[in-house]
Amino acid sequence: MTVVKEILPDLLGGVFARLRSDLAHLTVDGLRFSHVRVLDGVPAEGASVTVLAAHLGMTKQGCGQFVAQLERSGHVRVETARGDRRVRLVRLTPEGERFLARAHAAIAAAEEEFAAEVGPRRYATFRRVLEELGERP
Amino acid sequence: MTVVKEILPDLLGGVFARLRSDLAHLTVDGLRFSHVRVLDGVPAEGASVTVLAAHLGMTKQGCGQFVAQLERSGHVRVETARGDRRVRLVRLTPEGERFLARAHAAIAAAEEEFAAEVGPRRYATFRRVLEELGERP
DNA sequence: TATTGTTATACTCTATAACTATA
DNA sequence: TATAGTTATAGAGTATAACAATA
Repeated sequence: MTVVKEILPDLLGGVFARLRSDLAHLTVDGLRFSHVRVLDGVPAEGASVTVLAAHLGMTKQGCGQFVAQLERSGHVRVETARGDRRVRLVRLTPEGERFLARAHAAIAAAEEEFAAEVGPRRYATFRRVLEELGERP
Repeated sequence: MTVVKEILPDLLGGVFARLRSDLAHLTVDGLRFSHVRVLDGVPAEGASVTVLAAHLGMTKQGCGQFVAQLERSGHVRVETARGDRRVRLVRLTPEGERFLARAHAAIAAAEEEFAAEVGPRRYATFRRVLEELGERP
């Protein structure tokens, strides 16, 4: 399996796949890689599904699906907002915070490995360019 | 829509999304972004579905699906190999080569824009790091 | 028996449309 | 009426399993 990789989309995909496999070990409790992103978007004060969805750049339908899964797995607590009974306020549970902390640590560890591999200076440039290219659109 | 992006997977996803939208205009004839990768993996001498799949890092079932679509759209020509009638040899048609050339040009244009945005030196480092990180796993 | 490529099936992720219940 | 969140549905992409044809 020689896998094509000269082309930019494949290069990005390659690093993403590597990161994904580096983080595979924390995919427990029915939580997958994609749940980290949603959990990471939940602010301490809580947020409605609609606001959370907009913040994450996904539809409220999709977001609601993740929230339902995360509620079932106990990583998020959902309650009806006082004042507006349509709104369901989403907050992290202690379990959710622990999971998120583990995820952040795993990502940080992967990034340290990356930095060691290509050199800290070059990795810093890499990461800054990544940020800058993402800001534009 | 404020979109979270501090975290590495999101940064990679952000650039990927940007590239995807930059390349959206060449998604014609029923061909999508993902087909470029498959077309790009087809060597001039042709390749069997199984070999192509391994080369691309996908299953032969998934690869066969793309090949069927690309054959229907006229971007790939498939013929039974002489000598082994199990093997279906996949080759680019002139139309496939034209499409691929357009895709490569579009990617190159996007990369030039990226380089202009963050500086050619920094972009070169970015790209090299991307390659090096992808080589390892 | 082994291999090529197929069909059948399922799961993740994303998206749109239509609905409900509140406001 | 408008908004929050739901259910229903579909399509892209990927994976495994079982199969037919050929070797």
